[in-house]
Amino acid sequence: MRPVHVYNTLTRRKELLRPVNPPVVGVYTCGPTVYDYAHVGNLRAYVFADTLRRVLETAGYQVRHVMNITDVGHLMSDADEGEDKMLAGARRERKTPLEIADHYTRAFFEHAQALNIRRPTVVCRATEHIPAMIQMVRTLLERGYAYEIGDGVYFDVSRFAEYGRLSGLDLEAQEAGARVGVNPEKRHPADFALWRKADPQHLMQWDSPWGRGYPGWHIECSAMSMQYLGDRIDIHTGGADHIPVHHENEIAQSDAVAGHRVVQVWMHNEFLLVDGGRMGKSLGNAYTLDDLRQRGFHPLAFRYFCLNAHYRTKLNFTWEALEAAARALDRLWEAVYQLASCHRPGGRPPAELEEAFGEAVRDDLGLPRALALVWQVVRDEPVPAPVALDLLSRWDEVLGLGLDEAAAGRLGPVADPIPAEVLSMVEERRVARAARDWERADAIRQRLGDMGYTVEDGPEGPRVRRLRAIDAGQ
RNA sequence: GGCGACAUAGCCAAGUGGCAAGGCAGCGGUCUGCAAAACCGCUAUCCCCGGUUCGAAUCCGGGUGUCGCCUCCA
Repeated sequence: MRPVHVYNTLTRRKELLRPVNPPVVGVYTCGPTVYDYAHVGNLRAYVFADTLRRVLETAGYQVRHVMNITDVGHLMSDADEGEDKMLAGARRERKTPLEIADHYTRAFFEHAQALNIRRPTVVCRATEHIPAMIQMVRTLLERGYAYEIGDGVYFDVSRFAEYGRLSGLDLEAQEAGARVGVNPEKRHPADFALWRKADPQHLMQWDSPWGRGYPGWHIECSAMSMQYLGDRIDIHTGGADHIPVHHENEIAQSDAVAGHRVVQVWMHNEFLLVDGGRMGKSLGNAYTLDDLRQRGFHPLAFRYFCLNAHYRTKLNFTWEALEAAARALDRLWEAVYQLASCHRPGGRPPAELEEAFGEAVRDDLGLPRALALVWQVVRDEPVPAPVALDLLSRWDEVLGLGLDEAAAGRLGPVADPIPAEVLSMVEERRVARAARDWERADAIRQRLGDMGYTVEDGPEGPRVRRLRAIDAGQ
């Protein structure tokens, strides 16, 4: 196992990863709330978690990756207010919550797969772990960390001294400036729901010692992460927005039950901005993978786009930037394909190159630096083709950019089927060129260009290809 | 108002004390009927003002600007 350093939000420092049970590394990733399609901001978070897993695996670790599917309890506001998102989704589409959850869960994994995101070792649904959550709430009550009031059971943040450490919040200061809590029975505005009592019409409810109801959103992650990874978890990942509320609450619940720190390292990816500003469903710029596909982008172009920036910096999504990523990836695929068709004798890859790649990715996931090395191998470095191909193939275990597929001609410019109409135009143009009818040949090329295709006249005749990577599945 | 970030070329961005990665776009060249692709080459007073240092994009102070979270949302 090679040493891996990661940035820990809790200590605000880069740390050497020391798993509790090497070579196993337990990683818990906050998964989607399946009430709608994931947008590109969500997807960045999962690409990040996936690259973390891949880096750990190539470093020699055995990763036990657990991801939750939230299908109940996540209210419209993180402050325990509003409607349950699942119910809102169900009402919107006039379906049952279960149908909604199934549909969007399937869509989520389809999109994840298209992005070459490896499926977690364990995928767990909140609604299938209600008893574990109830047990946890019961323990918290028994130990005096929680109290019951009219509409549910709440965690008492005043009982947990470390509350606020992850986000650097000062509870006292918070209280002074806090807006008035909606629920006057709560002892402290930051107290959060562990269990909520439901009225009889509520669609999702379960029996509990506190009457019929449903779990608070945060408890599912504490219950499931500890069920599958034990009470000492190596890494927990999520988006930066979860630091102040969700993860703070998770720490409070889990640590209170375990009696010690449960999660060793907290890793958070920064937000994706759109056109330099916030992305939001209400702003109409919360694009989904299908939106990208409809604009002609291959899903892996988005993965490349994410890899090109460090996960802890804000990434500005613009169509122009995605276009740049798509072109770069397409050229990479083409270059790999060309390398694969060379049969010059090989050799050993320069050790420095290989070492540089490993060091980059094991240093808090330095994927942008790793990508720069990829281009060095492809372009500048005088590495023999078979060596370069071998190197890129192994590096792609981390990158996940489909380079083996590209080498085999199943991705990239050569892979996409060319419409018969286009092929016949190319043939028509070939004849025109043979007759030295340049005017006609150029006119045809112009029309092909308008259709999204380009023709290259090489020694072996014309070659036609589409202008950029598109999703062949569309 | 509270908290937290960031400011590097036209665009997306690496780089946390020692001559400024990479990609996209652009320009020049080789090649081409002309192109394209490919290859070669070119393109940055690192927001401003002070300070620390032999040396700062990198550290410290001040300023300006932008953004995020606190409400949808990873």
